[in-house]
Amino acid sequence: MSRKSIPEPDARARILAAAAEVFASIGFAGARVDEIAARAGVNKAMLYYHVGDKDALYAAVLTETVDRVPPMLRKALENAHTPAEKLQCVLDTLASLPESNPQFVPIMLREIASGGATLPDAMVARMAGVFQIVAEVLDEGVKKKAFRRTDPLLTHVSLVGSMLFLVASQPIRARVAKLTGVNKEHTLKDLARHTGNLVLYGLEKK
Amino acid sequence: MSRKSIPEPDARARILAAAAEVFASIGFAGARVDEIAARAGVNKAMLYYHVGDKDALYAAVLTETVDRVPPMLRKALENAHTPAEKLQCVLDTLASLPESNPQFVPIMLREIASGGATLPDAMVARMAGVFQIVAEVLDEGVKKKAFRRTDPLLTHVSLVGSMLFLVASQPIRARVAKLTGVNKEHTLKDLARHTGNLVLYGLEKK
DNA sequence: GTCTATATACCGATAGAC
DNA sequence: GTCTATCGGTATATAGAC
Repeated sequence: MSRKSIPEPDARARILAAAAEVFASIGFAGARVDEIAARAGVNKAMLYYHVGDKDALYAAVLTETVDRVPPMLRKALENAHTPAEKLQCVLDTLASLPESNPQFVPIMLREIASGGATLPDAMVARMAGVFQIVAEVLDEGVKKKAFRRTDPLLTHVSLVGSMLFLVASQPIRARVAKLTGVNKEHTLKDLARHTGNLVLYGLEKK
Repeated sequence: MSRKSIPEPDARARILAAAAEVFASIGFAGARVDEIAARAGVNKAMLYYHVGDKDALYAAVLTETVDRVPPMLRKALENAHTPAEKLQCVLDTLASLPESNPQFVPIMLREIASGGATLPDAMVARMAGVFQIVAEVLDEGVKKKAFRRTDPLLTHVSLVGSMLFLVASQPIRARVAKLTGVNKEHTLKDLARHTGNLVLYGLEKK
């Protein structure tokens, strides 16, 4: 009951998808509206007609990108039971983001890099929603005496930062590995498992 | 014996400093050469005369930024002895970067976000230099039976990613904290100590 | 709803006088 | 070495025909 006629596999959705790609690969300032329209297969004027100006376009992409995460986390956590499993589950879900939502990682990294200077409060609240889920996992672990008590916000940022960095650094890591001779391939699951082992058990040898 | 006359507290240095600021705050694409020149207090034409075009300017900033890190790490590590101390020392040094080199963190985050697409091999080699130092610390820890053996490159990226994320997310973290009621201030040292505890001893309660 | 054509502004880079 | 003036290209955004 929304769009009256004209099938068109939703022009707006195609525009947002194309915009996410371009914003992810070159950032807001570098993105050109012309290219986004071209990639979406729509006329530039139609882009402005459907979504609005470049700022509105970016805001829409950001909202859609962030909002997709909490449901994924909730869904994945249904199948995890012990605190350690739940923690690993959070990491696995973060590691899987590039598959379902390839733009999430670069967009978030850039947003963090800019200190969220242009981030409206509503968007910060959406990010806080992700934190709440992780905080619940950590808190439950502490209550069940499985985890030490740590600052939940700092630990959350450590986990997310570690995962996003591992995922995004893949191309550079491959080049560093080639230079230092220590070449090794890693799947996204490997990255999540590495982080899980590191953060759960620590480097210290017992 | 380089510049013959004209005192000028080195125009080139002032230009690079201003460029680092601007690139850090809005990224390469968003940076305007006019603003960099204005901030450096030099005429735009002089900027081109001294440094070259925008690409050369960015390359110079990147080189200077990355090259400053390994000597800092080496120097700091002189006063650390046990593997655990050395690890903490690396984290403390990373955490101190915003004080000595405020542009390092945002510039690196943006570079990682773009997958180092435009990064020349020489720059990747410089980054690998930082990795080498951390790898030595980890390897020595394993040899002295203080650390478990982990993939050194992944662990290095986890450490750096965690620290850079914690540092860069400070403004957003403050807003999230305000929203969720759990407000707490953290110094840069706190962030390094948090990461050290997390990565050395793990979340698991013993 | 769709598209062409264009207004308007900005930005990187240089020519050329001093 | 320094600065003004400006060129040429490109970007966002919209007007207006269909």
